[in-house]
Amino acid sequence: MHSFTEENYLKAIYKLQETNGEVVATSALAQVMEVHAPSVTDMLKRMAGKKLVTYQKSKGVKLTERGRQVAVGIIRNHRLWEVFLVDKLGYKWDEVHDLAEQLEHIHTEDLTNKLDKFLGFPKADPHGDPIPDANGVLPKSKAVLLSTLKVGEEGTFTGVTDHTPAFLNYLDKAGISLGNNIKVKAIEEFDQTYTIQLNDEKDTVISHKVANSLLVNK
Amino acid sequence: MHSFTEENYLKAIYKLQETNGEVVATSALAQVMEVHAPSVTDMLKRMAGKKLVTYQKSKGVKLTERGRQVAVGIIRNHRLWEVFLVDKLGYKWDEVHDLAEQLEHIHTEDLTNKLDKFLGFPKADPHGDPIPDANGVLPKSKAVLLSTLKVGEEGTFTGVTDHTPAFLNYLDKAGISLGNNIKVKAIEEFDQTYTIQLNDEKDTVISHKVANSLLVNK
DNA sequence: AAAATAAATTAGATTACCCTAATTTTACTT
DNA sequence: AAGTAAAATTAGGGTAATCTAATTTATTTT
Repeated sequence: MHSFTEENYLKAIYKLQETNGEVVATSALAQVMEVHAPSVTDMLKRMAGKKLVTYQKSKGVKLTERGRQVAVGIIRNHRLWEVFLVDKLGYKWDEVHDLAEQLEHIHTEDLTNKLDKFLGFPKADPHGDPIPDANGVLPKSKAVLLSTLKVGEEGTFTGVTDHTPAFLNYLDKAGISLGNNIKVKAIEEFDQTYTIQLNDEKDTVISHKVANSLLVNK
Repeated sequence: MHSFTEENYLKAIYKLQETNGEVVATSALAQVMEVHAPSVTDMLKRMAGKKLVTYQKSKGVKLTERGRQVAVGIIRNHRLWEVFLVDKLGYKWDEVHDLAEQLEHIHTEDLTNKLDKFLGFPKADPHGDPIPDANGVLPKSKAVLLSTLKVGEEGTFTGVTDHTPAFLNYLDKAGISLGNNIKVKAIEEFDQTYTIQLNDEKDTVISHKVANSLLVNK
């Protein structure tokens, strides 16, 4: 139906809209898509022709409702495939992104729903990112960054904002896993290093950079 | 690594070599690929440049060893995904071809092997077609067409030569499934209609066309 | 508000894959 | 062996997605 490229643009626009506001700039898209600006302008014209986005010369893009539907469908598919790769095939959470990036483009409504059922209707992917339901509804998360907690507060580790293998690997090594209870024991004033307690057991020291990439539910 | 298109050409050439002999004609490929002859000539030149095929102007194509490896790898992947779709997701055997046709192009050695393991190292896909092993070795089948059996002979139904949904559906309706024992009770001389017995139970009458599309192991 | 900087667009090419029409090569008949 | 039919190739184009270089539009600074 849509080309892989189109679908990747839709996904990129969707994500940029989520994080940076309603209107997405050509340059932002170019960076995310790893292409040069004129390629983006070109593509946006084609996609506007297909009513996937509304595009005004030099004014940025927005997804149309149809564009949003497609984007969310792909994100749903991506996250379901990630669950498959980890839960069924035994991949580690830092290895699945690139494969899911390809599998996400193989989607008929039927396949996605059958996969969803097979996986037991998971609510989140292996990184804790929520999986949109069959109607394209993405549950609003009330998770906050660990770095916003004060000493003495605690929460359940439910997601990451940094998805790089390097970071995920670090968490593995540090023994920090999704579902862990994290309690802030101390915050070093000088450099905002956090001392946290995992599952009421051992204390661990993490940098501010790390605390700023962990999502917790209070 | 290789484009979907290239992979589809490789697969088509491989299959044509299997059934029609070592050298494949441009026109045959054009028909299978559903493109016009000049497109094939064009593509073959590019593929020859990449050492996937050996191509001599107006003399047809052959796969190189590398080309054969890639082709068999894709067939392996295709058939494994078909098993996944039927065994795990609950698709019927007449529904999986087109989806597998897309999934087959998502293949890293690692993914394919993990999938293989997850599925329990199946020997054949849902239509009975053998699955090449990780080294690209395809077990030689000794199955024969049911239409070559004489009255009184029998065998196990292990595969089809017609993979169309229409035919597969017909078999479902007629209650003929892979693994069934089929015994030839009678062959009508006039039109070669076969009367067969399934699993030593009920007798069924099938046309010569059908008998000619069923593979059995004597 | 004018000048300077940054962002976006147009212009003109390139590559992979496909097309139609015209031509050449191969194969088949007589 | 010549003539015809069939198969394959060349020639010339088209579209999607990309690029670089040049130009225009928008934003920021003075």
